[in-house]
Amino acid sequence: MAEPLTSEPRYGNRPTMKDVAARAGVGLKTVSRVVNGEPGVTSGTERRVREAIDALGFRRNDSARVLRKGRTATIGLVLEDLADPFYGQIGRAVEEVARAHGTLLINGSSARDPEREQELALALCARRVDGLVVIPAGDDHRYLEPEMRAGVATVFADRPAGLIDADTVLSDSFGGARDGVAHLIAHGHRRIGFVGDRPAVHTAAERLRGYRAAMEDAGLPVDERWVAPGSTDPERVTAAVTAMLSGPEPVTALFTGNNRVTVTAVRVLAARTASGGGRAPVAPVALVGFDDVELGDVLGLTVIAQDPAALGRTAAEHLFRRLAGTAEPPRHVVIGTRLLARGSGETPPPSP
Amino acid sequence: MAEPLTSEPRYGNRPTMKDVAARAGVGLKTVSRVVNGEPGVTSGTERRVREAIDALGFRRNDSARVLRKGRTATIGLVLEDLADPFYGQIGRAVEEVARAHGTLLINGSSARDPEREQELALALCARRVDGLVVIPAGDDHRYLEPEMRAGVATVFADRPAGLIDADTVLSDSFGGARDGVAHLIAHGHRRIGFVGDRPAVHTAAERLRGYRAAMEDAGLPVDERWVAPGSTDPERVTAAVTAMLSGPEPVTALFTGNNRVTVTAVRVLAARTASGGGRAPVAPVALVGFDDVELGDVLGLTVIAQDPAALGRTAAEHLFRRLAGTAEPPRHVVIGTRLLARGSGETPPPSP
DNA sequence: TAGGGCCTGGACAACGTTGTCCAGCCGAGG
DNA sequence: CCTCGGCTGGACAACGTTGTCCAGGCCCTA
Repeated sequence: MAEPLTSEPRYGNRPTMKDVAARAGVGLKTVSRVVNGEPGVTSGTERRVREAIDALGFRRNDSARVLRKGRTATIGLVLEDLADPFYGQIGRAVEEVARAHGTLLINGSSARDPEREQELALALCARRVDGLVVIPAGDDHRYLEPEMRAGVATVFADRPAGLIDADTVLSDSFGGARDGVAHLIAHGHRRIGFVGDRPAVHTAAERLRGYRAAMEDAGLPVDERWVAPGSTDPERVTAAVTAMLSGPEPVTALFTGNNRVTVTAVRVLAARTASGGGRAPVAPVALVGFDDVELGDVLGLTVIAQDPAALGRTAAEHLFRRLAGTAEPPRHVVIGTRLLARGSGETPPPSP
Repeated sequence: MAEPLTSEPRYGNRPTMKDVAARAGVGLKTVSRVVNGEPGVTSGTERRVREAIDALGFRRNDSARVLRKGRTATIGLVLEDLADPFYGQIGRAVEEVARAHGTLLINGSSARDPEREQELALALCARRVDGLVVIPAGDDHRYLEPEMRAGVATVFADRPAGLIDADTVLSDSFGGARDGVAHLIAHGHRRIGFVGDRPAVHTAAERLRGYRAAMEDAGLPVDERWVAPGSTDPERVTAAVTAMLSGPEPVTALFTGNNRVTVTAVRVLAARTASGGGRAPVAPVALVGFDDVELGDVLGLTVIAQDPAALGRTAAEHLFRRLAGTAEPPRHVVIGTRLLARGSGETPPPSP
């Protein structure tokens, strides 16, 4: 980050309590009393102070207040990408809880970059946020230990903290993925592909584990060509899906590991169906995706739906419990997922 | 908001520069020099200071720094709903620009409530944000005048400021809507319905105006039963769409005024097509929506796409230009829209 | 060796607010 | 009329940092 602070513009010379006091002809502390609604000011004096405030356009400087009081009434949220609806919903839920506690929210996107996550989290600590909700990008959060010891309440959401023991709120990635794949198996599929995020991402690894568990539970072998963890880059996903669908023994169903992968896979399948219209009809491929996506209902997309609002709300509520002074040991909450059967996951495999 | 600040926990007694100085056996200002990378400290002294910093887990208190420096290196963003992908994208774009300027972003959702917008914006001003990007919920922003005079740079995005003259960055709602409706007319439609947001919302009014302009340009009459501005509540939208599609002379095409209305309309049309399968086939209804939606390409949805990232980026860049001291009169930027023809808008009307 | 300049380090005030404490004033009771 | 108590208002320090200014020591040169 560039050096951001220059010392010149002094807030454009905003009036201070001292200015208000001078104009109203009272003492500094009297103005403070009026502004904060403290008792001990006669109504006449209060009126004069209020007039001076309005005349000068005074607004209390919360920075100074915070410095004096020791609490900022601000919490920080480090998420992955504000523009991703999934994280947007988490952010919104955190915000609502914060608002209910009279607290502001500073947030920033890590853009999946561990270094940027750290830079952001520490910048928030330097602002002395009272607490922090972190959606990890990296897998080593020891850098936060000094801050947490110093009193910054911290809750990790969506993914676990790395190398430290801390409060976490997660979705049931393993169970959700296992249920989704089992659903496909129940509808007759035996060759099922898995396209997911990088295995370094905890949730991605868990979902892959769920996939393998479901296959194993059903006694089905897993051909490693069916398993494609990697980036969520559309090109990578397109290539992976295309590869699985070609060859002598293509998969008959796909399980996609998160919303971005699902969106790309849907595009690939849609294009395939459309282009196949001219020649031999393409066998439809079943699809179950982790995460719901907008209009998934209209598209008939079967998904394992997380509850991002619950994720954010739970994390924030736990944060405020910590801020209120709870000293219980770190808590690990898991939020269940729901399978929404809407068509794409119930397509049977083509008869051989 | 509840009274948020209590004075007890004093940041959990974090070490200050004074503590570091004592431990390192140097003066306070020397620590400051090291922390800020200022010259004038021998390498030996610097090493001792750094050791003390690490040992104590010191982190500079930016609140105090800000108080001294007069600039917070923070900007505020008041938007409508963090969980709405459209605003999420704007937020993300603002964040990227802020980041490039070494600035943090505090944001909050107004939830379309003018009072909440004001409360939020003024809270941000009390935090002494250097600047403010506001996506208006209300239509009277005179409450911000004292703040702006006092030096808070302010840019309005997506909707214009109410009753004050200020920088704005808007999408071309009128032109976009006119183009969208003209597109439907060009494909043979004459009875076209408009379902939009409340007319008190500036963009909604503009889009309705665009609809009327396109109809008038084509010499087509507008039956007022085809025009349904109102809330974006799904039930309201469902009822409006259903009403337009029934009766002796139903509309053959729909223009929907924003992403939420579009999503609901798509659901209604999809349900209609599905249920009609058993009986007489339902005539397909053409649809053009304002705003793109995720997977709109797969659904074959013709839309007037805004560029939310450009909206946010432009607003933020202009904000930083103001912060750098530009004194030009308020600027009003309009960002163009693009018609994405993907199928739903090119369906011809049923032959009579 | 003496003088001058530079380099290093520290004392002090200030940013705008709030908490503590005390002074002055008023009315009531002796 | 005096005293005591309560109420109002203000002076002062402190929060943690940075900017200003100055003192002392060192090295270099004459």
